[in-house]
Amino acid sequence: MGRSPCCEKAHTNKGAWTKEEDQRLIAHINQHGEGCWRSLPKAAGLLRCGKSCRLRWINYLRPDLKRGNFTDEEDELIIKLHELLGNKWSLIAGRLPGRTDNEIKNYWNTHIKRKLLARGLDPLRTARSMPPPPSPATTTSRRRLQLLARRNKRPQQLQRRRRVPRRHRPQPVHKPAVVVVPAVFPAAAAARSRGETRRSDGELHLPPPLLGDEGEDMPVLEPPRAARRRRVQLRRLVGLFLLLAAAGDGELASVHIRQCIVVNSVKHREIQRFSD
DNA sequence: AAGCAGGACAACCGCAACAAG
DNA sequence: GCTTGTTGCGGTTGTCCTGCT
Repeated sequence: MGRSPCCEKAHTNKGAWTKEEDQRLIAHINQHGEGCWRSLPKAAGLLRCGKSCRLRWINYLRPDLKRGNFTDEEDELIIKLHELLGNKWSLIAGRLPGRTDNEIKNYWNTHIKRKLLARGLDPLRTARSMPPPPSPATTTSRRRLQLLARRNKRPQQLQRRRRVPRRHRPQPVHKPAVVVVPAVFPAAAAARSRGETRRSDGELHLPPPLLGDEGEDMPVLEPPRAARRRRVQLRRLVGLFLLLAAAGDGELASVHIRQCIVVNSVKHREIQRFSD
């Protein structure tokens, strides 16, 4: 069995978001918190699919996003993490507060690749090898070839290629909407969902212990989805820590383990075991 | 000034992973 | 353990912008 389409494509807008759509999305999330993306467009009065809303929020509208150019430190960290993790953009983004995976991915493809090539490094393997610079014939990027090919096409062929869904399934039976506990401070909630908080002075603060797991104190009732996100986050954090540790990167691993531990203090023993 | 090439980045897509029932 | 719905990820594409000829 496959999955149902995420939205009724015939009744959804595509392309760039308008200011009004942004405002509607922001207002809705400020009021109801993140989550339940599938039902969000209808609830917020948006003619967008849930995925589109999620992407717009995560990559552009989230209040805690860091805007502006990447610093040299961020550059180096991205290169280092990419060497360890490959194209695991979400994991890399997890180490760069305020940056999104999409942003980092774009940045990698547009800036860092070139930077590494200029240094005589292979962007695919970063600093591990230094092959000779590519010949003029091979410097033509695939992207450039694509663009050239596209420019040779007729206008109607320039329309975005519609990928036909592999499976068509009947619409799912409507289920009652999941009750989402509104986030009182959406920005902080979003940051906490990624396991981090940030003070106005910009200093990164480690988040409170994971709520809702294994009998921890529960000052606030956490919605199931948030709890789930935290569990996913924890798995990723542990996974990244293991990679860093395996790569022998003590500095990054030590920073990382602190975050692992505070994201979910219950797992302290488990993580400690890895570090031993 | 006009047209073109390429850079930059927002947005889309399919799919895998995951959780809930 | 299986089915089904949701979420998030990574690759790809579209479009705007800028600089060059």
